[in-house]
Amino acid sequence: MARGKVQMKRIENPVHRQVTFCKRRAGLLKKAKELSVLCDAEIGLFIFSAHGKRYELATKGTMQGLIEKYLKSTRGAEVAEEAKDIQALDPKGEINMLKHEIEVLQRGLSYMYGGGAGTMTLDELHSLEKYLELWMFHIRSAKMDIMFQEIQLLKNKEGILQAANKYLQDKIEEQYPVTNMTSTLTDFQCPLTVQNEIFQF
Amino acid sequence: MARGKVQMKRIENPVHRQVTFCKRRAGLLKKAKELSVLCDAEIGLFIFSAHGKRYELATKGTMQGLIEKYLKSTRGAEVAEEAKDIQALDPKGEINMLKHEIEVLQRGLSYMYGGGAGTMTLDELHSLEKYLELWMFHIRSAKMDIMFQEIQLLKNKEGILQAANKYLQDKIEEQYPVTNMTSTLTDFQCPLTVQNEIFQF
DNA sequence: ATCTATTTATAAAA
DNA sequence: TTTTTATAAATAGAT
Repeated sequence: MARGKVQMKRIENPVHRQVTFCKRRAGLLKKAKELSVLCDAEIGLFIFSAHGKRYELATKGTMQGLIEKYLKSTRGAEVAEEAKDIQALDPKGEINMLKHEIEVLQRGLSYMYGGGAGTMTLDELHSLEKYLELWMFHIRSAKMDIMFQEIQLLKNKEGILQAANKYLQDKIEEQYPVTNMTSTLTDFQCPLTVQNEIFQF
Repeated sequence: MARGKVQMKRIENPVHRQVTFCKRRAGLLKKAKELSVLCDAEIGLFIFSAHGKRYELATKGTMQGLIEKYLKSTRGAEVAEEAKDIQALDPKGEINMLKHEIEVLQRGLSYMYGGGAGTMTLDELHSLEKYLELWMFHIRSAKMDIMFQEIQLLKNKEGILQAANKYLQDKIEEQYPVTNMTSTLTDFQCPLTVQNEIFQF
């Protein structure tokens, strides 16, 4: 913007890039703050540098809260789109029903915290149950992913250790060829079976 | 920025405010895009107008994905803070543990909204799963209670209606004793069986 | 980080 | 909203 137009492509010179990142990052955060103040808007902004460092701005409350607001607003949009199809047949009411679903979830949380106040209708309980099932499915998938990763890691370690042991044993046998080592180190067969690990949870 | 300095406070004139919002919003989004391209950064930006309308930019993938990345990057800091609290205020160990439980649940809710961000540890997922199981148990108990009540109600109604039918049939037979009514009303046997109703949920 | 020459962004008006 | 235009801000390149 000064002493030369800017080309809209990645700056290849890493020094220039870093300097520009610094300056423009500051500028962007400033502009965001200004917009929020001048126009009474809520803004969430986060920037990850190429090397993964995080910079952020949340103009109201916490970023966490803004993210929740964002996610809710997204969900609302989805719901509105879905409702469009239905609108042709039923001009009103479907949107409210879907909004209601969200409310059910929120009330359900109170329900759980409160240990079960008897304040929900059968339909509400039914929706909640479906959400819980879906949720649990996600949770369990995530758990499985993590566990499989750990298992892979352990298997790799096992392989490396066994190779090392084999190597050491060979070396020992070279040095003391007469010694009778009836029990070798590599005989410690403790395979890291998947079964025993995976189902303790 | 032109024809007058800008005062860093909310623009009171609503027309001016709206115009400024439009322009600066566009400018901010442009600047964000530029920063991401020039400096190879990932940027998530969302803006809510005073009236709740949402505008957003996600420079890489989806906002969803960026939010996940954000939450993940936050995790480390939170954990460190938690550890600090626990270290400093060890006497209040119980409270911290309970707080932690609540936090797990809250994070889990974000998790559900987000459709499953890969941001929780195995232990956290495990706790969450246990909570969900307990919660679902409560939900199902409540559902069962309600359903049994409804069944009782329906059975009572059935009894009443059958009695009424019997009464009416008797009356008809009194009036037209000669008429041969081979098929009587009370023969419509449609018992409100429990099985068929209870498992449609 | 600080300093300019320029480019951009934008406030006010239409 | 969008365009125009005068001016304030931002910033690229150099130090």
